[in-house]
Amino acid sequence: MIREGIAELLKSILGIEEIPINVPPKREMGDFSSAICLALARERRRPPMEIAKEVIEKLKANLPPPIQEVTLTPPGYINFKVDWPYLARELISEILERRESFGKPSSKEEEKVFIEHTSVNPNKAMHIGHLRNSVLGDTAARVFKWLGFPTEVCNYIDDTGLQVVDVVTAFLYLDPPLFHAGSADLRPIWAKAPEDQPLDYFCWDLYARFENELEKNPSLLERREEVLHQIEKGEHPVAPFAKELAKKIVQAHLGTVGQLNIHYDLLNWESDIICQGFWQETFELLKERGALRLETEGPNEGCWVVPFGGIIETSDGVKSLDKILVRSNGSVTYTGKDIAYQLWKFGLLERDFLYTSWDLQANGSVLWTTDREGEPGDLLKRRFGHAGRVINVIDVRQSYPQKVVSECLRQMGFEKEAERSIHLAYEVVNLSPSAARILGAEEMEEKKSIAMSGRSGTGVKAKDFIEMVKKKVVEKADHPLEESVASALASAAIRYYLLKFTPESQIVFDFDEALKTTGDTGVYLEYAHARACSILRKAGERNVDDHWNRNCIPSRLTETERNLLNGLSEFSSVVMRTGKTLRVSQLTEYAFDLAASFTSFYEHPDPESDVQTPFIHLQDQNLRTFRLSLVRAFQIVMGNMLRLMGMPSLEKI
RNA sequence: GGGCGAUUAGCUCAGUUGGAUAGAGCGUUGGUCUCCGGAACCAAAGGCCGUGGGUUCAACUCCCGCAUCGCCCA
Repeated sequence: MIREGIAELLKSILGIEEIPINVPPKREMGDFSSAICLALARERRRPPMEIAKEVIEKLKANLPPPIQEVTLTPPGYINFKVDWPYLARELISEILERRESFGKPSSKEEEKVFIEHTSVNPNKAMHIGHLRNSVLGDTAARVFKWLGFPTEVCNYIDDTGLQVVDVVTAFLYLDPPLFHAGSADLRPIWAKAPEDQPLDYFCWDLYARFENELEKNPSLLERREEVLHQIEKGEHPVAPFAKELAKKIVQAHLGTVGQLNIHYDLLNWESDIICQGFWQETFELLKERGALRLETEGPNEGCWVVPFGGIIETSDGVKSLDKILVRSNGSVTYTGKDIAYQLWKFGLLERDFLYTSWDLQANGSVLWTTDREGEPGDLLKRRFGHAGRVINVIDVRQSYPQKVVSECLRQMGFEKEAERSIHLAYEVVNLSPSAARILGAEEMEEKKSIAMSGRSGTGVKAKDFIEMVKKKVVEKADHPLEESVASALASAAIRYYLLKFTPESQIVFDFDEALKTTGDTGVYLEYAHARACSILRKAGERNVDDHWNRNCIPSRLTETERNLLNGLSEFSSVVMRTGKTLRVSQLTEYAFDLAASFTSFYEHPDPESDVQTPFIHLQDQNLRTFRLSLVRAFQIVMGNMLRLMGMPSLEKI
């Protein structure tokens, strides 16, 4: 807000695009500064001091309100002093007036943003790595909505993948009673899942056991092959069983992420992509646009490929860098299907899914799902896809395939769409050696981190983690907590923990670290917010007059007041920056700073003085009103911040 | 072998895209509380920003080499 104002000012004077604004090392120098004249010296072939002097003259001629003074320090820094009382008056007025929409751009964006996240194989319980994906995607979606973009969030369900096939095979053939071909009654099969255990948990173990068994028992491999074909061909009763199982697991996943306040607009089923013939249309389109080539010789003979690097000679022989979309046996690769799906997201396919409603979610919105027996979108007055920008939240191991997808779009002539295909890549969550030990993983030799593995069943299940954090929060409280409060705190703590890392940072999960409730955590934010609410509540109870008026501002503000105001003023630009960079850690960083500024203001409103008077006890009515208004302003902005990060905002803990 | 990413305080991590004296949290040491919520606050100690070059008035930030770790593609 202030920074942008200064930057704009300098832009108009100097006629440059980007102007970075900094904070001087000493307060006496000013509140903000710019080194732009130093950067300009070479280009304009003039000493920086000279340029700066000129700029300052122009600035002084017409100094805009929040700026009180501009000064110059060698070798060419321009320093700005803020008129804090003025800023306080304007900023607090605006916050109190706009409340929930303070800092939100008033203009609406046209471009539809389509975000895919979560996309967990529907064959077992989610673990903390999946949670990172969901929290990242959900937060990004919240940021785009806030910025005024029409936003659609989908969760892709790979119900025909090998992982589902494995669990289905395990259900049918791992333990007695075994499934008999020709039998239509699957009740004995379903009965293998115990009543007293969640199905996704049961499948977690079942899957691990199956993978283990598969290595020793080749007959299971044949069984799996059978099941795979039955599912692909939609044969009764195995195919419907697989679908039913996947649906139940998806429901469990939705319950899990629901605990962290995560919701979607649409579930996209892989089986529906196949059934609607997206690939056939894509295949034709690729050929038509000349992006695809049928190889008649070389290592890829008989395959349809997208030409990338051509043929290379390596020490292992002749290799091809081209990407195969259709193998010589006619089967389509994952990348092929991904391209079709990406084209659909942009509305570049003629074909569409059929849809039906899945459920009403806790946030009040309807969750839709693709469904081969559903209805076309226009009948439902819904238009899914047709995005202007597509963000795929997928871990970093998929970077190459994701790049191939956007490159293929480019080669098909969809330049703009290729440009607007964004892979939001994040590093995986691994386990610290001590965490792995707690989970009973076999002793790993001297590794810094251990990958979670569905195959071996080592990993921290999301729901377990949520429960652990809840328990920890209750334990650490100095008074009994209501269930809903404990859940809210746990949710905030977990989201914060997963958001505060930069995406390229690998999270090495450690129980001690992840279960922290002090310092740089989501709990700290909730506590600061609740404290602000509590102060305001108490002021109300004791009939303290804190009615805002523009004349209550003191002529000089204390350091902690200024810091808090400065923090409040940065809110909107932080969100905007996050929308541009997709680095959600900027949100947590800002939120923590803001909460710390508030706490510091609360503890030491008069840092120069030996005594600190509680706001509601202040005799000076203007000062009391000012400080309580500042508390309210903080409470509003922090509330907005929490909502943006998908955290509940508690009024009382 | 090729590509991508990482390397910052004892530990876990930020660092607003090149600016003045590199910041948090945890841990350690010492301090603060009769009062609005102590899961708090204040202070101290703790750094060759992996390493070697280069570009620049100015490099944690940009370029090149190397080392280590992780991941993709073969």
